[in-house]
Amino acid sequence: MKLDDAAARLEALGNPTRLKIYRSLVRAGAEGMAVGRLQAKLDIAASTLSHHLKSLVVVGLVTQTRDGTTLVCHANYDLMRDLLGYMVEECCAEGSCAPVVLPKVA
Amino acid sequence: MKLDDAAARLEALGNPTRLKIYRSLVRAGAEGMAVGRLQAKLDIAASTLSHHLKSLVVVGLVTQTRDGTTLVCHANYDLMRDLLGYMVEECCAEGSCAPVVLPKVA
DNA sequence: ACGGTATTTCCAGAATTACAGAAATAAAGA
DNA sequence: TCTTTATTTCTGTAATTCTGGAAATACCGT
Repeated sequence: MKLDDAAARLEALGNPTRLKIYRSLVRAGAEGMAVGRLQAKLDIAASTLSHHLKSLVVVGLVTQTRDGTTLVCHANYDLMRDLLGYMVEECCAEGSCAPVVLPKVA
Repeated sequence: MKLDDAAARLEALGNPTRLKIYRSLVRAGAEGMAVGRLQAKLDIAASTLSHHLKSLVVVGLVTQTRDGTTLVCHANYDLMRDLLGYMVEECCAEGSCAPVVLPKVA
């Protein structure tokens, strides 16, 4: 992962509302969560939610699948793992801190 | 770590210039790096660097120690570890992804 | 105290972001 | 096709961020 991509993803997560959105999606697991449910759960304007979701989708942290009229959002675990891996690599680039083990995807 | 704190820290890292600054400091290891050397290395205006550094210091990711007229900056490894730990916890809150091992500080 | 180096603060302009109401679009069912 | 539900796009406003030049401050050596 390139530095600029990592920065863009960190920035996307670096907003309380978006971090809450992302957290909700992570906790929703593989089945994901519909935009409408997210809106009800987080109690923010639909347009605001849509913008934030777009930010997360653009950087790849969230994917969406349509199920009829509802759009289901999913956290992209693999990309999150990559991002954490990047941070760890940066952090440990010169043995400056203890090694961190990120598991392979099962 | 609270969600708002995590978001603030992610936001601080979520800018290419600041991520470069942070990476440089991480790679500088325990001895850190002076503001002036950072400026020469990254080739940005002193005032701009100072602003970005302040953002990193405010959220705790960077600490500074004075050595005469020069200010030496250090990456706060412990806090970074905590931040990564927070992300991992969020990510794995409901067993939604494989466990990630973050080492204890030696 | 003075001079020099290191760094920050002040200031301002350009660009971006956050937010939400209103209108537009997408999809499904009657 | 018409209606309803779900979601996005459009639009505008207020606030924030990024940037760097100029001036101010901090510290050291003499």
